[in-house]
Order: sequence, then structure tokens, then C-alpha cells
Amino acid sequence: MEKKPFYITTAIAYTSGKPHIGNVYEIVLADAIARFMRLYGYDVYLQTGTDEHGQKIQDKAEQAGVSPQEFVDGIAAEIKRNWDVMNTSYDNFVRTTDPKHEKIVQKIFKKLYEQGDIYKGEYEGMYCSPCESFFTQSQLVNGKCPDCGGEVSYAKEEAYFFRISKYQDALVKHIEEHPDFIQPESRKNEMLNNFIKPGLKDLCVSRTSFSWGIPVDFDPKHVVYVWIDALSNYITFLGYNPDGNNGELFKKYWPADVHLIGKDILRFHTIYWPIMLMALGVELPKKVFGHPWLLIGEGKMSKSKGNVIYADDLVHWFGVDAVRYFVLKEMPFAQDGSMTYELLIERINGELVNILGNLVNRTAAMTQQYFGGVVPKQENLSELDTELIGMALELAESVPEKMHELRVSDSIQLIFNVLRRSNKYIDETAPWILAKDPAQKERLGTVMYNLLETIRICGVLLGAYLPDTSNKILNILNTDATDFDSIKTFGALVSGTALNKSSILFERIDAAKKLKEIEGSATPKAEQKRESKKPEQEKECEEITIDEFAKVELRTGQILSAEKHPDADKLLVLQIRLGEETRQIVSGIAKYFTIEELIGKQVVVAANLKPAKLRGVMSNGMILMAEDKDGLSFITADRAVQSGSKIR
RNA sequence: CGCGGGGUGGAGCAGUUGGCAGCUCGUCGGGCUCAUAACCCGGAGGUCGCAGGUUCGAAUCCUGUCCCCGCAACCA
Repeated sequence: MEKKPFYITTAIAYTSGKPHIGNVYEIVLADAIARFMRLYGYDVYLQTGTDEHGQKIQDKAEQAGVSPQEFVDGIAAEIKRNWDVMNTSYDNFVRTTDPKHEKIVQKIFKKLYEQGDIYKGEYEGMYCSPCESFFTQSQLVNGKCPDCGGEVSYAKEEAYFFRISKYQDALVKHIEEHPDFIQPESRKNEMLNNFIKPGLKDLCVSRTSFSWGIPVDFDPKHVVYVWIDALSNYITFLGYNPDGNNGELFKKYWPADVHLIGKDILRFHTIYWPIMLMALGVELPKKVFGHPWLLIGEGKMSKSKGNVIYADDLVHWFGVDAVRYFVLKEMPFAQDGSMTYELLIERINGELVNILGNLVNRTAAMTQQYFGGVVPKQENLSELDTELIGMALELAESVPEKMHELRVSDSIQLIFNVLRRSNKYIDETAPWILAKDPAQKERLGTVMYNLLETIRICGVLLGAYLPDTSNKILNILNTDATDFDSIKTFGALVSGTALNKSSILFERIDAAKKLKEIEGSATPKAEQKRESKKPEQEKECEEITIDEFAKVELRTGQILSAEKHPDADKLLVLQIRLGEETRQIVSGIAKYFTIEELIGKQVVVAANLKPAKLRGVMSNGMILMAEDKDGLSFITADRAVQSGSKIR
């Protein structure tokens, strides 16, 4: 029988740096869906990859002193390695610097140009020459460049535009007629009300300000800007061809069943991408799912917060299936999920070790003890048995149902409910009591069979989420009944089969010990290796000479007054006494301190910093602060020294 | 009045079309011994942010209000 195709994609990752666990979550989620659909009987194609063009990459490569291509080669390999560490089963890992992709993008661009959907126009705005950037009036700070504070002037730049306004009505119609197109639904309303209905502006789709991109072949001083380049990866790598001469993969798999993306780029995938496809006369994808974010504790991951967690480190500490389990299970459908080491350890011990691992272990041990490790026969069933069997069989219905809605966490929950029930079943049937009475041998056999078969069913389904663990379980059971059909009926496990030796599935983690270990090795082995071959990593602590250090003029000061910045939430305007003079300093600490607690504070100020305007207010210096996870703390002298004192 | 998300036992969350407020963890008490100090049972603990309204009946629908969190614009 011909299998139904199922094409799923992740967003392609930008090659500006190493991906953190939040980025990796997306491919793991996609992988779980892909593995499940394969198990369920679809012909699945999972595509992922990297987005490798753009100004930022050109800049970073330059800083690192390598060519952009060398630069992205390094990062793409790093990204791929992280995908592999997570045991993800992608069918194709694509890169936008692939010549085959570049060629088709040029053709797409040309086709859209020739049919009038792309036109040449002028990008106008206020231009800052040192920054080489355009700004709109609203972005300017007191009429000056928001980046460098320098003068800007009106300028025009030649650019190509995509006439997306033309397709606006068709897009609204499509979204309204296909309620599943944008998921989750709350996002759909957001897109419609915030972006589409107020009116779409034509999109600038080329740049002349940098060169690291796909050149427009009929006008080579332009490069194709990110939208057309990156989004089209979903079809170019399937062999789409604007001239109609499409490849086999495209014919087979397009339109995509799911584009899995982060909620932050939903706009591009539900507005620009569909319109591009409409303009090309290509069918639209069936569903775009904007998944939530994985937060670390309370907040977003960021380098400046120092809370970035990488997938390979987590795997190094906890094992791949434990990490997969956590991100898949702990992430709600439409709301951001939160990760901490404590929570991760709690889930591992409470669910993987206690519920799953221990169930398999005790069942295998009893089978060994009572039946010499051979699967016994199932005889007459009691009500207790049919309840367990019913729950196990229901999984073949309920799990696919949830998975089709992309509710991965709920699916795992369903399986674990059955595992929990199995533990309870052991307690209710008390096999160790049955074992004492030779007359109950048959009953004991039935109980053990029911447990083993239930574990098999759960083991098969877990293949989508915890592939290694699933293999281990099915290997212990020594069974070939591992396909989806085999779990629709209860009894595929063959009586008389000798079990293989069982092993511990998940080791219990001593939380205090493990946390200490993590603390103690800020850069574990995996990271150290990586560090040495990453020239692009910004040197966060570059060595400086004592002369360079001496250039910074540090002085003590006292805060005389503080008031809210009239036009910014995060900023406070402080008047600070530095010896004879009084300085005005603007500082982004409004969130952390009240005005009352600031007044009178003795602080340390970098006094010879070049003055800058912050949201329109002059700031002459900077206050030194220590920052950790609990917030900010002032650096100060340990006695009340005279204000303005020098620090060295 | 920039846009959006959220306030449900100590913690984290579920609650679809209004119909007895649930789950996991923790906690307290008990049981069991096959198993990885595991597993099983029971108890305590909630005015569902607040105020009003609709209704026989509201966590759920409506109005107002307070608080938190993202995004956007400035973290010198």
C-alpha cells in the first residue's frame, strides 16, 4: 500500500552562533512528530538546516578574520552536531549557501520580477553613514542616529520591492477559510488583527549595503534579502523549479503538512511566505505552528544574563533521552515553558526513574524470578486485567489524536498514565503473594503477561519521544512486534519468549551532588573542545594592558537625586556628586531600585566615558554594578570616602 | 488609552460547548516488600486576582479594576 506523505520542516537556524537549548527544542519537537508519524504509517520527510546569509554574518566573519563561507561552515557544522547530539532523525539538513538553492532563488526572484510582483523602487529614510543604516523618523533619538548618536541625513537607496499588498485580500480569505492554517489559534487573531488588516506595506526584498547574499542575477549590485532567500528553502530543496520542471520530492511532499517555527517568526511564515507562494502559483502549506519558548527559570535565555544552557552540556550531564523527555513533556502547547536544573532532575527522578524505569525493572525481575525469564501465558482475565488492558489499548487511539493536534506533551502524559496504572496494578494483584501459592501459578502468569505486554505497547509508542529508551525496552522484551499495528490488539508478545537481560533504564540522580558538579564545571568537556575551535566567539574578556586600564577614570560619587526618565520605562535620570561637580547620569536600573533607596547611595562611576544621549537625555558617565541572577548590586567603597575619590 | 499573554490548594499546570474544582510534585498519616529509599492507599490544604452584572447555576459569558510577564522604543 502506498504510504501517505508527511512533510514537516523546522525553521532554518541562523548561523550567527552556537544554538542553545531553546533553539534545539524546535528540532526535537519536530523529530518527535516525525518519528511518531513514521510509526503511525506515514512516509515522512523532515527537513531542517541553516540560514547563512546576511550582514550580521558578513560582519562577524570579518571580525573573526575569516571568509563568510568559512565562518558559516564552522557554525553550520556546530548546529548539525547539536541536532545529532539530540538524536534527531532529519531526512535533509539544508544550507542556504548551497549553489542549488541559490540558483533557484535567483530564478524565483526573476520570475516574480518579470510578472510584475517585484518592482524596482527606492528605499528612503534617514541615513547614518558611519553605521551604514537607514532609520525611520520614529527610530531617531532627538533627530540623531540611535546607534552612534551622530548626524543623519535624508537619503535614498535603490531597492527591489515585493508587491505584497496585491495579495492581501486573498491571504485574509485563505486564513479565514482554513482555520487550522495558523496554530495555535490565539496567534491567528494576532496576525490578522495586528498586521494584516491594518494594511500590508510592500516589502523590501533586496539590499545593496552588503554583499554576503544571493546576487540578483539581472542586477548584480543587489543581493536577495533574507525573506525570499530563507523562506524558499522549504521548496527549493525539494526540487521546486519556477519553470514548472519540478523534482520528484516536490511532487511527492509539497504542500508541507507542518512548518514548525518559533512564535517570534510567525509573521513571516503566515504573511510573506504564503503570499510568495501565491505569487508563484504554488499551493500553500497546510499548517504553520508557532511553538512557545523555552525559558530558563523566569526569563529568556541570553548571553548577557549568563543563563544560556546548551544541549550538548545537558546531554553530557543527564543523557539524551532525559533531555528530550524534559523539553517535550515540560513544554505546554501554547505557553512558554520553563527549565531549571532542579526541575529537570525532579522530572528525571520522579517520572523516568520512578515510574518508567522502576516499572520495567521490577516487572523484569519478577518474570525472571517466577518464570525463569520466559514470557508466561495469559489465561482467564479478571476485571482488574481488563481495566489495564483497556487503558493500554486506548493509547492506539488517543495518542495519534493528540499528535495530530501537535500536542506532544499531552501524548506523553497519556503514556505515563498507563505506566502509573501499571505500577498500581502490581500492587493490586500482588504477584509476590500469588507466587507463594503454587495453585495460583496460572493467575500469576496472566498478571505478568499483562504487565509485559502493557510495557511493550508503551515501549513502542515511546519510540517517538525517547528512541534509545524505547529500543532498550523492546530489546529486553525480545520482541519484533514493534510497529503500530502491533499495539492495536493486546497479545502480540509471544508467550514462551525468553527475555533478554534487563538493565537500568535511568539512573537516579542525587540532586545536590549533580548541581555541585554542574556548578564546578562551568565549561564541561564538550564545551571546552568547542571553545578551542571557535574563532568567531567574541572574546568576552580580552586581555588589556595596564595602560589601557588606566584610561578608565573611576571615581566615587554620591547620588543626590533620581527621577524617572520622562520617556522610557527602564531608565532613571540620576544627579550624582563627584567631588566638586555634579553629573547627570542616565542608568537602566528603574526595574531594580526605587528612587528612595537610591538617594544618598555611594557609588562608583566611570567618569570619563564619552557622553551619550539615552532616549533624549544626556548621560555623562556610567555607574558600576554587579549583576547576578537576583538582580543588581552597587559597587561601593567599604567606608564613606570623600566623593570624587579616585579609584585604581 | 501601543500590541499581546497570564493571575486556579505550598510549587508547576489542566479545566473543551456555563452543571459537584481536577492533575503532577510537595506535605501529613497508613500499607506493601517484586523493584532504583521504589511502589500503592488515605488525609489536610483553594472565597479560581478583585468588584459588579447575566443566569436556576459562572473558574468558564459580559463590564470595570488591580497585579505580573513578554514584544516595540531607550538597558553606557
